[in-house]
Parts: sequence; structure tokens; C-alpha cells
Amino acid sequence: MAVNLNPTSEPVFTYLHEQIISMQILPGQKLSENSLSKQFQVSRTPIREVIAKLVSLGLVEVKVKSGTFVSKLSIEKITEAQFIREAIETAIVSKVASAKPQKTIVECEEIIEQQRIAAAENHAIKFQYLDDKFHQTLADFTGFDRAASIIQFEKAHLDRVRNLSLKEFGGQYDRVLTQHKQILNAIKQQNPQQAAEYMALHTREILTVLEQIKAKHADYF
Amino acid sequence: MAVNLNPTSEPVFTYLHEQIISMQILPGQKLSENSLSKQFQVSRTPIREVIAKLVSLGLVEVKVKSGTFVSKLSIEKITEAQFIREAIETAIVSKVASAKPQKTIVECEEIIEQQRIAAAENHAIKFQYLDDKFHQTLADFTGFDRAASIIQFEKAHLDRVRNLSLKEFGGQYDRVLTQHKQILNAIKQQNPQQAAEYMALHTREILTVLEQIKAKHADYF
DNA sequence: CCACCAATACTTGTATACAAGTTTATATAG
DNA sequence: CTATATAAACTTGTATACAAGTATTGGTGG
Repeated sequence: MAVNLNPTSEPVFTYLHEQIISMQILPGQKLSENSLSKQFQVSRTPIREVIAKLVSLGLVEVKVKSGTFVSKLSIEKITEAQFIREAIETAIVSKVASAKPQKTIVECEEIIEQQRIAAAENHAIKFQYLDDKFHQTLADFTGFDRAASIIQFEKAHLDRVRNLSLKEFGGQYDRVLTQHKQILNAIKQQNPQQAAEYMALHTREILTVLEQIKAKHADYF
Repeated sequence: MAVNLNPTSEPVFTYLHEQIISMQILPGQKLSENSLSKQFQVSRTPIREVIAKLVSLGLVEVKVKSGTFVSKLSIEKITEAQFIREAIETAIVSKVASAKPQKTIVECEEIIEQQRIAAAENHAIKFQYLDDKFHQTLADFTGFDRAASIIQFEKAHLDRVRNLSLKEFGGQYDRVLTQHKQILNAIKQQNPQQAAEYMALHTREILTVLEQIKAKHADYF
């Protein structure tokens, strides 16, 4: 993931970002610059770079001279992340469907097949990784790195919900697989509008569980 | 503009960002942390925060242990910025058109009227400010600050071209005004699809001058 | 036992010192 | 005069020191 950080900061960012979106580090938890500094054996300078980046992504909040905290989940922020993701993902898939590139189609077919296997094995982590890869493959066709980057960063907010949802409602393998197939079919039919419509529905899935997740995990909000 | 920077860094960022998009600081120009430090009478620490932010926006590039430079214009980066902007702006205007909110409509009408006056006075700066305000007013309706922020930051790449275009081809007042009116009319008719279509055409205007600008100012690319 | 106050530890913000690499300038050899 | 090599100046990356404000904890008075 393109983050434009220095070598010392980059692994720290990658680790913290992953820990936050996987809910290993919980919303509201305190992050001390000094502790992180000791933990990663680097000075506060690169740590602060990482914190600044996470702040700009809305994943942590700094209360001045008091502490740094992992952001709580917020319906508003999640809704907005979904909105941004939908906007860019639909634009990307429209572009793909208009061009109908064989290479991308083949790659997507392979990913869907792997997803079918991962679903059969009930391998949720693998399935989610492949879901990301499906979207990344579409983005790669456009060559728009920054667009892909924005999606990845916004998706962080959605992934925290998705990981809670996974424990609650399971992997939803069939729904996701069906949606991916619908998207791919629309691409094959060179129908940008329908591809965009299916992509929109796909990205809106997260919203259907949002209220229930909030009810179950009020302390994370 | 929401930048999540500390009080010491924020004015430095605002100044540099404005200078870069207005082409007061030219593509390729060197930015020394020490010089900026002296210029703004702050230490290198906040300066480096600002640089990091500008790097993440793609407006400056750091060559390690060699120097920091204002990014050159690039067709690829500008095309991508337009793509991202179009995706989010069309999504926003769709939402507005679906809701047809009276307050937003009135505000847009006022802005268009002010633009008519600015055009009559050939007041390009004012006209551009009002153009931004038109789009910001639509974004405000959604309440999605981050979406608005992404648009603003991506637009920086487009504004550098726009400012070159202004000198070359003038303010294009009539075209822009007509497009704004078309967008607003579609909103009034509660026609999201048409509103999005007009918005798409509006944001694509920049692409029509891109090649000519590159031809005239090859050294900036 | 509770309330309040003071001191201490902890937090982030900023400035500075040092490290390591690049570029430029200067002097010297041919 | 040119080319080359050496040294000096300059660049960013990282670590540390200091400043200023917050939170916590312990003790004291009631």
C-alpha cells in the first residue's frame, strides 16, 4: 500500500494500520508515542509520522498533551467511507466494462474461482483477501494508483465493521460470490451501467449490518 | 480546509499549498527545509510535517538526502485527479438532486448570480472562488467532510492547469456558467442521472485544454 | 471514610543535535 | 584550458532534549 513514508516509519504504519482494521487494537484504546517508540525500537520522530498519517486517515485521534487514541467507530464516518468507496469503485468498474479487457476478466475469473474454494473451506481470512484482490484487479486496469489508495484507506473504516460482522453473521460467502459474478458478467457484456449498479449494491452490503453491529458493540461506537 | 495539522504547521501548509496551486511556486522548484524553517521562523519539525502532507497529496517529491521539489505536472496525475473528482462530485450531485433541498438550491442560485456579475466584471479570481463555492455548497449538503476534502486536494492538480489555462484561454465564463445552470436545473427537476451527467461534463472541461497546455509549457511537465 | 489539594508522572508540541549521503565548488595536475 | 579529485557545504533522516499542559496518585485535613 502506497503510504509515502520513510523506511523506519513504514513497517510501524503497516503494523498499526493492520492491527486497527483487524480490531486487534480496539476503538478507544490509548496509543502512547513513548511506548510505541520503545516497542519498535525507534525514536519518537518516525512514530509521530505514523501517528500523523493515521490521524489523516481518521483512524486515530490526538488529544493535545493528553493522549493519542484509536478512533471509535462512527455511523457517520462509516457511511461516508462507503459513499466514497462506492463513488470511486463504480467509476472504476464502468471504465473496465467499457474497455472489456481480456486480461482483467481472466484474472477476475481466477479470483472468483479461488473464492469459491475458500468459501467451501470456510476460510474467511483468505476469502476476504481475495475480495480485496478482486477490487484491486479492477483498479489496476485503470492504472490509477491514487484512486486505489483512497479506496484502500477508506475501506479501513468499513473493514473494522466487516471484521465484527464476520464474528456475528459469518462470511456471507454466497452473497459476495454472487455479487462478484454479477459484476464480472456485466463487464463481459460490456455494460458499464449495469456493472456500476452491481458494484454499488455490492459496496452497500456493509450498511445492512451496521445498525445491528452498533447495537451489539455499543462500546466501540 | 481540514488538514489535521498542528497550529505551527497549519499556516505554513496553507501558504505553500496556495502558492503551489497558484503556480507562484513553479513545478520543479526546490524547497529547502532549512530555508523554509528560517522563512517561517519555526523549527524543521513542523516544516517536515507540512512537507510530508504535501508529499501525500502528490504536490511535492522528496529525493532522499538530496532535496525536496515541487512536483512537475503530469498528464497521468491530472487525468487521475479528474477521474477521482468526477467520481465523487457526480455521486454528490446525484444525492443532492435526489433530495432537491431548497436551501442548497437557493444558495447555488445566489452563487450563479454572483458568478454572472464576476464574469461581467471579468474578475477571474472571484469567478474561480465562486466556482469552488458552488461545488462546496453541493458537498455541504451531504455533510461528508472527508469527501469534500478529497475533492479539494485532488483539485489542486487540476487548479495548476486551470491557472495556466486562464492566462492562455481566459476565464471561459460562459461555458462554466452554462454548465452550472444545467447542473442546477437538473437538481431542480429532481433528476439525479442528468445532474450527474452535466457534472461529469463540467469536470471534464479541464481535459480539453490539457494537451495544449502541455505543448505551451513543456518545461512544467 | 470522603473530599480536596499538591506533587509527580505522563502526554504531546517544538527545537536542536547528530548521522549519513548528495551536490557543488575549488584547487591541482595534466 | 580542461579534467579530475578532494573538500566543503548542503540535503534529508533520526534521535534526543526541552517546553508546556494533562492526568493520576498519594497524602492530608475534616
